[in-house]
Amino acid sequence: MTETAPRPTLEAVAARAGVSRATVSRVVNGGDGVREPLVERVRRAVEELGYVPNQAARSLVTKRHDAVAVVIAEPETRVFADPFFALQLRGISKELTLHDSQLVLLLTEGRADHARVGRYLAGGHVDGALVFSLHLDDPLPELVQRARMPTVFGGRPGWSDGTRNAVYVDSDNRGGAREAVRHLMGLGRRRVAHITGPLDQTSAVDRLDGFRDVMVDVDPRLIAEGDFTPGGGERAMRVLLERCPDLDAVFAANDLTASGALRVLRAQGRRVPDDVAVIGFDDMLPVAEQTDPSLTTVRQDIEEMGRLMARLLLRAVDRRGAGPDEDEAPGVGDRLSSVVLPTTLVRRDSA
Amino acid sequence: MTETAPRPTLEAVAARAGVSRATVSRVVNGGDGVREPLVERVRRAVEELGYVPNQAARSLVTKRHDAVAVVIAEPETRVFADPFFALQLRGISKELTLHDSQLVLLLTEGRADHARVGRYLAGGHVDGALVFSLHLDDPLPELVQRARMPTVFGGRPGWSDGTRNAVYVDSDNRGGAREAVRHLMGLGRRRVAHITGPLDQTSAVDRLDGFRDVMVDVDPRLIAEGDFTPGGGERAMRVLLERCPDLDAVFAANDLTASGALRVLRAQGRRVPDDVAVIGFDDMLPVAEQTDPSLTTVRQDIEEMGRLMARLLLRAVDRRGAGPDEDEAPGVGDRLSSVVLPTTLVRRDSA
DNA sequence: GTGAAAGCGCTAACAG
DNA sequence: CTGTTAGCGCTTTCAC
Repeated sequence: MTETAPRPTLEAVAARAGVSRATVSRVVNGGDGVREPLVERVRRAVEELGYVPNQAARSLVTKRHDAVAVVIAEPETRVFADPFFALQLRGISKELTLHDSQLVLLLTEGRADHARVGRYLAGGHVDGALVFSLHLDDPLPELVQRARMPTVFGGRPGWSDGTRNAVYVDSDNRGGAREAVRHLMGLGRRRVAHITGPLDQTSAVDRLDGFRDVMVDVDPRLIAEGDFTPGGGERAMRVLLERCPDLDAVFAANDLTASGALRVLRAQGRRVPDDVAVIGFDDMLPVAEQTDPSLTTVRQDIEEMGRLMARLLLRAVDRRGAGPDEDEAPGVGDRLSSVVLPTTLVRRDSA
Repeated sequence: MTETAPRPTLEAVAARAGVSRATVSRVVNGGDGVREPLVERVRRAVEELGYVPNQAARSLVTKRHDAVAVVIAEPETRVFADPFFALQLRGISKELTLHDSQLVLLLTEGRADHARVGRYLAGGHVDGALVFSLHLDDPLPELVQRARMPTVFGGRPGWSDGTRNAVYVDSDNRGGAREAVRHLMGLGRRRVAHITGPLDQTSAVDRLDGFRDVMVDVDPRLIAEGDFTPGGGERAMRVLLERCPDLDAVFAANDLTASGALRVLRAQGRRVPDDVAVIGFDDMLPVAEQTDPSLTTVRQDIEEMGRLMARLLLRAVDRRGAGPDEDEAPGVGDRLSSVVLPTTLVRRDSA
């Protein structure tokens, strides 16, 4: 704990260096167009006084904040402990750091917080927002859009209306799911079950769709709803085993779910992969590598998703600042639209 | 992605409502001392224009930001994925929300980021800082203190000098460790081993000290260094088993470490708790309850730690604003000093 | 090149 | 009660 102290202002530095505020400002912001000796004097004064620009004052005139908000809707309370977010945040954080932008984390625990978040975004603290809206009926996307600032979503948002042309970064959930199921088919499995994620999330729906793409006219009893947690995976696995004792493969909507399923399979004496092959989704190392047997899974580069989100957002922010400047070389990846990253199948022992 | 738009200002609202800016300001900030009909008019104008106060402008004059920074030193790259932080952050977030304060997360990946963080803190974006400084030689604490703002540390900081009278919130690591080891002794175990955490972190050192408090003159071969990860736990367990095949209990510095140790014990055919009793630290539910056998552990209320940190910080911030006001009832817990939370032993099956 | 001056949008005395 | 008036600390024309 340290006591407060009046910070030196531009004015003070100017006085000390014997120049005008304008000159100090120039030096502080790069120092072009100021003669060397003066630059030197100012630099020294800044140093001696320990001057640091007041960002509030600066933002007031520049309208830039060099900060972006990351909004995470967390009605389920478990979101934060999820390594998935941790990884995305790492990616985001790295990219923002690269561009000298700050990450402001906005956690919303429910409706009550929405107002606060709305106020914050509208309050002009940040240049843009990265939004993770998990649930189909989440009011957050609309809210953010109303704040009228550059926004990029993490994962395809549930089209709640105003977000139709939202920019988002997502994995190819559907394609990845297809690949997983095809792999199981290639192993000769025919009774392939699927434990879904919570079906109010697009990622879960997309994976289910991918499963169905391959398993046309699948026996509906081979599909059980999970919730992306190990516990949910256990429950669903028990249900499936009950309903379809003859199943010979399981595609779990994520690795956590798969780990739960594995536990139940083992407990019930089914050998994996001999009796039942299992595939997960995510390739969350601490999970996928530690299961017994190790988990074959669909890998998505989560950290890269985060990085990409940040990159897209910053581009949008810059563009906005620059106005409709058309002299940027329209190279590959220069268009500002959603990105869907490919997935890859990682073979380990479970399938 | 949404286009930018010029936000309405106080001025605009005032014009529309036919009052002065001051009146609008009053209404927006609570509306005391403004007659009802005017309040109504202003409210309507605010509504119609979708006015939201510009925080930069506000902060410029009030010197308040209603935001606090959470600084996490992350040289180890794994920190964020650690549920420990997730939980603390949840606690912090909840408490801040309660006080309408924003959480600004500052992740530092290494020296390179320190400058940026320093600038940010000094830049006057936030009212105070919550700092997690894990390593003994971390320059972060000093840096933050130099920013001269109210600060509360998460965990006892490694006394790097300027932080001697830092305010921090910590668990009673040493006491908890003592209780764990005493419990093992009570079970009749005499060859109790300890897998430490990384010894450049105070929490790890404190737990080791607690272990030593009880195991006076312990055989040094019964102590192996881990790193708070399952992998580290495995490695250390193998070493211990090699060095002291006769050990009959293990106190692991945290649950993750314990889970690794359990795996090795099982793999080497030792029954837990019959042959070797195991105790962890943290009581991280997803870990402690899922191990086989379930883990006896020292529980610390991590989320509460977070909440407490936030509460202490906000109190300091208010105090600063209020100046040395001495009319607050000096009730219990009103003093602004460090807090060490008690731990409790949670008995499950492993010891 | 450098300085003077005019705000950015808001709050906080101070009058009335 | 309400309006007027100063700034908060900084950037940015615009002259010199």
